[in-house]
Amino acid sequence: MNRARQTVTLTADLIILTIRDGVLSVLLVERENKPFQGRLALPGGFLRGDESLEETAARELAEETGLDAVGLRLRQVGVYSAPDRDPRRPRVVTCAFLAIAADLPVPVAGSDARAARWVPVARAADPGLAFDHDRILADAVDLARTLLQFSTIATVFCGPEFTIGDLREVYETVWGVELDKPNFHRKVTDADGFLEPTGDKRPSATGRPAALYRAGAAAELVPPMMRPRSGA
Amino acid sequence: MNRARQTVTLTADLIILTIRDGVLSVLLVERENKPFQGRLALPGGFLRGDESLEETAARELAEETGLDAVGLRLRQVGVYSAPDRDPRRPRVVTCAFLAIAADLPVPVAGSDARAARWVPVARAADPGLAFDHDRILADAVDLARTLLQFSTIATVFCGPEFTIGDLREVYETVWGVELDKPNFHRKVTDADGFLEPTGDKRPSATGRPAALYRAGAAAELVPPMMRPRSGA
DNA sequence: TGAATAGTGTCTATCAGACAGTATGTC
DNA sequence: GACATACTGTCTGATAGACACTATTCA
Repeated sequence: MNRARQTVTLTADLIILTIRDGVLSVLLVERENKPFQGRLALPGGFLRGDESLEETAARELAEETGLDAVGLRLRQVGVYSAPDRDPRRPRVVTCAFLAIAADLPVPVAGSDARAARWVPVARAADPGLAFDHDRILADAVDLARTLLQFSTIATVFCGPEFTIGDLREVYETVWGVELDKPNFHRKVTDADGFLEPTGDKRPSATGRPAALYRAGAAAELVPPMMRPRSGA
Repeated sequence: MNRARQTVTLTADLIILTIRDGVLSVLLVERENKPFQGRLALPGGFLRGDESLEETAARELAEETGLDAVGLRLRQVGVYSAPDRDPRRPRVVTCAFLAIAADLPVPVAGSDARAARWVPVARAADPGLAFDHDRILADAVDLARTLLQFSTIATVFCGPEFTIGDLREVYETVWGVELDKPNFHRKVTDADGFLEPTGDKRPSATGRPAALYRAGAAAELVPPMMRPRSGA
């Protein structure tokens, strides 16, 4: 009955974002099984008996990318529970988690042999993803954009060592704007605990070599990196 | 088996915040049934067959407070899925929703006859709430504090008409700080679409009468109302 | 009149953004 | 040297915060 309490199955879906060739990209898998067989979808998996959803997400992340989620920042995007979002019975409700990764060599063939690939976010909704994953992806990207403002998570897009130019490209790519180089430089070097100089430099093909940095200890970014107001 | 996919039951729990007598308070119910029988808990209920969790939350809100959730802003706080958070089987996973309300006459005896009451947030964790509701409440209050900065939701704590002093007290109460009256006044009257003057005034016992305002059309607060940085 | 609250004006430190100018590398 | 990129300095306009001051009511 509709008024009866319902049992459901739970999944954790992952939005794994990275920047490849200057383009914000998301890891998608091709579905092997019905429903939406053959369609692209966010990687994810079912909750197991002894897990929290966070643990499910971390396990899936490891399987898909080989990344250890320990120390990696997984964030809840939200729960998606519309009754018709998944045709299966019992109902499938999902909790979406955002993960941000440095450019990985290639989707690692995890224990799961599914065909995983990076797809530019701008093109992900083109034929349309399975289930309500278009909406979930959009929400996750929104969240990522907001996190760049108030947290130091942008460094995770970079490798262990990076230049301020690298970091600026992360902001420009995710936000889709151009930022003033000198002001950006001052802003991030002034922010407390954001960056830690390594002392080394990275030579560039042409021009002055850039100083290298590591991610600092701070998780919160104060003062925040203000995102240029689009529109009026 | 632990590795098997798990079916669970889902609940939507509500954190209904209001300000009563200048104190941030939350609506709690006394549990009638096991587990945690007799303990205070957040109101909530089970997902039904034809509902999304948002609809479950709206239904529970109406039952508990008589408030129509239409037009009221319900926001997901997060999902709580630790395997041991609820001793019942099948496992109970909950999604928490934040609701903000103007000072209500009294917990309305809804269709549900449970003993509901307002409890100051500062005292809610005193004997400790049922399940992991202490943690959920803390997360929800955090979210509310953040929302005050970037959204116009503070007006919802007030009635349909309010003075700028009323609004300032909302911020001071939720944030637990004192704000500069003249600066606050200028800030909120300058913000676009935050307040709409009614033209009326409310006489005060002593002193100049204050102009009355309605909530404006804007949902986002630009520029944001910066929260004074505590600590260094 | 004084007391109390509402609201305005003004000054200052800080910060974002624009952009000129300097430093350090390759060719 | 030219050129390209990294980085620094400086100015300007906007904003936050402090606080002096004016306005409007009641007793």
